[in-house]
Amino acid sequence: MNKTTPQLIREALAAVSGDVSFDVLVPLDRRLGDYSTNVAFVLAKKEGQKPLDVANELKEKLEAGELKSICEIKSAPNGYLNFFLKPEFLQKQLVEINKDENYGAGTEGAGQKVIVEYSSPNIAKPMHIGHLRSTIIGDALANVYAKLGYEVIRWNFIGDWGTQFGKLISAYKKWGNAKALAKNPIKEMLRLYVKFHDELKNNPELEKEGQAEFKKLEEGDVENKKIWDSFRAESLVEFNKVYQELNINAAGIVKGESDYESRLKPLIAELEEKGLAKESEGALIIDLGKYKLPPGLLRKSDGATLYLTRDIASLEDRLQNYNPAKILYVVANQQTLHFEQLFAVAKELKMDSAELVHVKFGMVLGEDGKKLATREGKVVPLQEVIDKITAMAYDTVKQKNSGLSDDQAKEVARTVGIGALKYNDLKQHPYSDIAFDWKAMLDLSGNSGPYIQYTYARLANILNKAGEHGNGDVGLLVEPEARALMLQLLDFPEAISKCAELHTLNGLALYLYDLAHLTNQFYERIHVLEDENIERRNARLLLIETVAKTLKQGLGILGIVTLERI
RNA sequence: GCGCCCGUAGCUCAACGGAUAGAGCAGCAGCCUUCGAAGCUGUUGGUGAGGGUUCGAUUCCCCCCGGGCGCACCA
Repeated sequence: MNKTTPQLIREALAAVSGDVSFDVLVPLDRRLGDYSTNVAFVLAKKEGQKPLDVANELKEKLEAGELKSICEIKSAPNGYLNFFLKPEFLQKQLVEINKDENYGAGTEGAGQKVIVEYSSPNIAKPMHIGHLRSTIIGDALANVYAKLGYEVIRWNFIGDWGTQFGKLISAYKKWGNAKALAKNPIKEMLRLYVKFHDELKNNPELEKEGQAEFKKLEEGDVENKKIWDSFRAESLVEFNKVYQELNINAAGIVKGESDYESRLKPLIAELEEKGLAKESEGALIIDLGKYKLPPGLLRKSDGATLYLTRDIASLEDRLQNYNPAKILYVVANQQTLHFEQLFAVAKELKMDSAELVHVKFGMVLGEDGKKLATREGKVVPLQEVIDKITAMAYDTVKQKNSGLSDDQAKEVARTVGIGALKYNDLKQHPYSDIAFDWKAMLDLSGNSGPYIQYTYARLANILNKAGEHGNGDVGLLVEPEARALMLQLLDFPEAISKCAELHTLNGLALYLYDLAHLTNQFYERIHVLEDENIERRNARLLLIETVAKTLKQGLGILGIVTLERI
């Protein structure tokens, strides 16, 4: 597929309307036309003419061109131009789409690199629910960019450095148990983390001890380094387990903040030399007043470095060694200021070869609308979330589909549960906080991941029963339900590129839901297998096959797996 | 106090500055002798308040109210 249908229409419009610097071309409104535009209205206003006159004028010009063979054009009194695609065109497109094994792929990213930073867990604590959104959104976003032809570098920036590790080391020295650590590292680390914060309430001195231990670690203390090494190694093993369960693409660059440790001193020296960094209240800061931001902290008064410093070093590494056109930081809302500061510093340092974007998202809330993320002494480990959703899905699967063996049911439950979890997140606009409504997520009906997976399974079932089939006679695809499906298929590429443009996934999620819904409407009324007209039956199979492939592709981009039987 | 984000149906969420603000859930009323009822159909119901810009505002600007997050040694 070279050009999408909306593109064809846009270009034809641009050719006849002259100035199309306004971006009002071809919004969709299926109630009134397959595609429609208000270009005539805008032009009329500019030139002081009547919208309908301009619309008719445009219509005539368009009808002289190639668009005429694709669609009927109608003008509305208010100046809207509506386009109705011809059945033959839709049918031809269907055949094309079916042949295209990589339908929806774009070329806009060709030759460009993009770094997508996501997940970025912290080894001092188990991966918790707060990392879930970054992981899910980032993974899907990376998929989107890959689909558009970008060379995608997935970047997991492990939080493995900072005062908190001093605290953990301090806790380990006081209350640690080497055996427990060897046996269940995450559990032991969590115990120490919680214990430390409990004790901290009664003994504020611990704060300083933790800072001191980190300082020692930073200065290369052998014992501390050894403890830290084992914490880090064990954590990474655990993270990978979670990625595997969540079906997250974890291949890519895994670097910790600690990897930039050696770079920090020279970096700070350079900043001081350039006169950008200065002492203030014993700490080293960079003034960002001209960006209307509070100063960024580069070094604490005790000499230890900070997150911002390490992120600057990492940015430098990314720009110099990977040369990306774009870097996306998929990190929670709370860190907005941090990234504003980081991006400002990048400007100051002329580190501007890549477009830097903070892809932010809201918190995960519980059913009560309250924060569900890490709290003092109380964390919701991600593993617990996965286990719970999987268990719930298992009950449902057993109840809905008794034909599955226990092993099959477990596998289905895992796929459906994770799918529900991911879809629940991705269907929403990332900025808002999302509510973790367990029941709604697994209701398996309505706008949910399982709904789409179920739709796919239904189609797969038909296709499996039908076996081999040719294209049939696509001219026989004349029902409104078939037409609606063919039309929806045309919009898949745009749904994907929109995601990249906006750095959100909810558009694609909604697109897939719509496609699934249209599919179910088709399924409800048109019975494919029993059709005695073989040409028509085969054409319908072609349609179903194309829809199934598109559903699978789309869900795949969202990181959701499809199954032939669920 | 300052900065950023968010207020849309009973609930959870959509909506490039455009036509009659859309879905799902819940509620109500229907559809299984036909490819999987985890489905389909119908129905009730809404832009926090007030100004402004515009032919047109959920969207942009101002102000107020309500909620969240952040604001120097955490990440």
